[in-house]
Amino acid sequence: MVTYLRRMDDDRVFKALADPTRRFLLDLLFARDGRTLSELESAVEMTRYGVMKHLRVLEDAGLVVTRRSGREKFHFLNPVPIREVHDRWIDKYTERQVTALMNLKKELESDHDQH
Amino acid sequence: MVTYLRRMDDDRVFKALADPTRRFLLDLLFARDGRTLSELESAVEMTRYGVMKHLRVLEDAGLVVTRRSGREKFHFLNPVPIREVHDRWIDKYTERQVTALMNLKKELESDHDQH
DNA sequence: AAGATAGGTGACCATATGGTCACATGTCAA
DNA sequence: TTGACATGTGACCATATGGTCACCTATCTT
Repeated sequence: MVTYLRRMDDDRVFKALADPTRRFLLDLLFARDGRTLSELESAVEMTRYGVMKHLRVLEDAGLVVTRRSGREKFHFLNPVPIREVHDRWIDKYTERQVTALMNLKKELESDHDQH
Repeated sequence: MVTYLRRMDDDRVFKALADPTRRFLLDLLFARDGRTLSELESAVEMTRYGVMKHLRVLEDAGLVVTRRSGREKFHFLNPVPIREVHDRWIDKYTERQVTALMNLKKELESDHDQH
């Protein structure tokens, strides 16, 4: 349907990052890796089930990887997807920042048309 | 409620980037600035109203700025919010040991390449 | 003035999303 | 082996989101 959606992985990563709770969970794991679900649950005002769903989304996006040991499941941060999205999507917007901004200011200030 | 949501602007930017159509619109504006709604509409398989809603979201997030001239409205890309999100959020995840991690990932995924 | 063009608004609908609960499985510790 | 602990599943609900439509205003052209 949407032919311009070429990278489903990108979409999963962007959608995973769209929720503030999930970004906060990533922040927690960034501060310290290898936390269990229970530990993460205690850091958020939300039931265990909500946290589970969020962790599932993060895991599907590849942003979090897990390791099971006994009855516990440890969660680790995986920055690779963010890095990849950054490299092939965000970089191009930030690299020409200065030039684009200067052009934009010129556009807004003068009534010069671009055509 | 969510005390860890300190930056509403971040949230708006992330949510704006979460939709593939909106990312495509940004790509269009990245390729060439100053397009009208009608021009953007013709590039997407969607009615004008859907495009309007998406542009509104992008504008609220600060990712797109507009200039009205007569009956036309021109849309310009503003990379500053992406730059800010990148600087204060993505950088910390990517700068750490990403290179080593990516190498490790490649080693794990294709150990036949190694020895 | 009349018609075409560009854009805007509010209602509306289907689906996606965030979150909870009852219940269930597997694991550790005494 | 009993009970507490850690995690998992499916149903369920309220709201957010993506998208369309009828209708509307403003501007340009002839």
